[in-house]
Amino acid sequence: MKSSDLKKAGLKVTLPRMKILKFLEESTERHHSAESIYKALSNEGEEIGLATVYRVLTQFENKGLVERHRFEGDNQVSNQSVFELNVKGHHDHIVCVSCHKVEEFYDEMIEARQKEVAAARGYEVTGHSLTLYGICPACRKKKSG
Amino acid sequence: MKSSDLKKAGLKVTLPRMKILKFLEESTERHHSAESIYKALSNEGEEIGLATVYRVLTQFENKGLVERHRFEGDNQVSNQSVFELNVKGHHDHIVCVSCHKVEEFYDEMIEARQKEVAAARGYEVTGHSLTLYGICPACRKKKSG
DNA sequence: CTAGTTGCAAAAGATTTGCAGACGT
DNA sequence: ACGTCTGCAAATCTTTTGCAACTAG
Repeated sequence: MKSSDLKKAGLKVTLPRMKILKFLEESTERHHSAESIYKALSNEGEEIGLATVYRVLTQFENKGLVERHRFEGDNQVSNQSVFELNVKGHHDHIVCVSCHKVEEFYDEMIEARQKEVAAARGYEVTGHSLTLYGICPACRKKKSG
Repeated sequence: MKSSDLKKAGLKVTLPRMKILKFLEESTERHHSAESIYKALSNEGEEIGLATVYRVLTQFENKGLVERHRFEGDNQVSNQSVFELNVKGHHDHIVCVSCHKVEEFYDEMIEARQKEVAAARGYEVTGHSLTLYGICPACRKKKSG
């Protein structure tokens, strides 16, 4: 992602915005809460306020640069939103309820079927969110082992 | 729903719990926020605190009597959880981004495909949440009319 | 220059919790 | 009577906002 992307989105190219974008791109994890981004940047010595992180992420979301998700825990609701860079096309998520790892997937059949379901009820679809919750292979091994 | 259901769930049959259950059953709308339940009961002259409504709903959720959902608005995240009585079997939701009406649906093909997707990645599924967002027939008419 | 941005602190909104009194069994 | 539950107020957590200072173009 380059500074031109920010300009294109109608946002000034500022240090905090660049740092946040850079972090989202270079992190191995694709999903981060505002707070985890804030802390990570703080640890790198960046002086970026938490409020700015929220503001920037919200702006990015509105410009379509990032997506916001509200995942749930096992039965417990996690209160923090998580954000991911919107580089790939649309996809859904599988969240491990044990280690909270997030995987992505895309399934043409499910996508198509969703459209049919909505159309059958006369809805004009604007979006959808599908999240599977389960125990990932690694955690299953841990439990049984 | 009868008081025996509360007992069965290991909860004392108290006035607030009964009132809240009764409200959820008798309302034409199936989805309510804690606050809307609180206000509705207040209007009926019930002296039930908001904290109690939250506590009771959380207990009900843990006992499987109700389900909690976190829907999003158009692009905006709605901060309030909504609760619904868990009488029917599993189902997913279509939310109108314009009038916020909630419809339910169940699609065997989507359900099956989700299991396959998870299985293919070695996950043991514990749950899932699928919500479609769109504009309902009534709102579409309003816009075009 | 000047409109858009930032940091801080304070505010706001949703939900939870401590505690003393009230209630169900 | 006893343990559970409730109401209130205060606390907590996440996110937003006001405002004065700063900065990119």
